[in-house]
Amino acid sequence: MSLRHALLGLLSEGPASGYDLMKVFDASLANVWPATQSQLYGELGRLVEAGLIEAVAEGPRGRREYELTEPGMAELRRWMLEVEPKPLRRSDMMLRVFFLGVVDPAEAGAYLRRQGAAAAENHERLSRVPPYLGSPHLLSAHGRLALEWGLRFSALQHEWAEWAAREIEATVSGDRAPDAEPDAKDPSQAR
Amino acid sequence: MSLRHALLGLLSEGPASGYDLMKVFDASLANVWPATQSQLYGELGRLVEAGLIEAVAEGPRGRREYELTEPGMAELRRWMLEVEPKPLRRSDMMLRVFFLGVVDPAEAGAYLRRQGAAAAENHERLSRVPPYLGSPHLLSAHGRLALEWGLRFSALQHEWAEWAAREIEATVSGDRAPDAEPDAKDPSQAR
DNA sequence: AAACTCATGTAAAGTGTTACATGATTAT
DNA sequence: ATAATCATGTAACACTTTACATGAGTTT
Repeated sequence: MSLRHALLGLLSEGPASGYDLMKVFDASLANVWPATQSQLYGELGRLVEAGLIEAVAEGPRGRREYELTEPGMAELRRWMLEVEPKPLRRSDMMLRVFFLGVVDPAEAGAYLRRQGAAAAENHERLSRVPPYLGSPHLLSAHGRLALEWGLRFSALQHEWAEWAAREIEATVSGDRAPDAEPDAKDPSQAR
Repeated sequence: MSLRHALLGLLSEGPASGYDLMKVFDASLANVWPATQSQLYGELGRLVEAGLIEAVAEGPRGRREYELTEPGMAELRRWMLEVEPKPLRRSDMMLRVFFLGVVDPAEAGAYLRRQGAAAAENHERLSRVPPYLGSPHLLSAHGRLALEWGLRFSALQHEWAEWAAREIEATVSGDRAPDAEPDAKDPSQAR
């Protein structure tokens, strides 16, 4: 039910239409919680039924603006503070890592380096996002924190993939079994 | 369709029953691709229909052991090398970060520190996993790489959460706007 | 005998993705 | 006029989660 709360969160900054929300979604939240147009309009309907938002204006072409209601704001706060986020971690990419043994080591290494390069590109892309997207809205203020997370995460992915590729190459060259201990530069043991 | 390939991958190490697979799942893959029992048995049926696996033995109480077929192995390889993994990134926890402005700063800080503590615990838990779980199977050999990823990731989450909490506390104390530049220890700009 | 583990399955509800469909208004 | 953008919706399918159901063998 997180899409629901994502919408409540966006509406907490002010009234907006489904169309508006979709744009904001793509520009910011999509990085941590992708959603499609179908899903969004459907959920808006359900939120109205539940009394958590209200249509407050009609615009040009069937446009409807919604606003957060009191119960909607209460629900948003409750979700923020009382519902513990579940660490959903589903990664297509990491799943493949478990099965790297079914392809030959050269291909496995290539796979890892390809993922590393993709992470580096992602890091590049994020580093071009300006720190303040506009006026000091809630979204941009705290979005900064999320952006920093994205930067750290993509850097991690890049470094890990390069490390893993080296591990595999070391194994195949046969001159040593890869260390159970990660290498010296490895930050994972910090703290 | 990744559950399908997760099962093919597990069966590439040798025959197993649904029950066996479930246990291995929980012990390893669940960290990157959780699945339930219902899902697993359902998918096994579909894999048999598709000819990617075969039942090769019947055991005590309705137990059926499955084995990977040739086409199954081919499909697994194809998926590994030709299907680009999509970076699915859905985080309940990061979604909340965008809306930290709707609760008061003290609560926001507490939230972040709580998440940081959870990450630290997770790091602890992972660091107790022995590097080689058993004989040098494919899973344990490459699972090592996945484990290292988990260690780095949990360390990152911990550090980020602490950093973010400090940022929020700095904002509320009002003596400075939080830097657009992350602090000196921040590793996200490395490389 | 009771409790536990092994072992498989079904059903319903919720959530997410893809594709299609439609029409109004604005800009070129 | 044509194209682009605004704006909403439906339908079908795929996937995930939760709960329930059942029975065979094993251990205490």
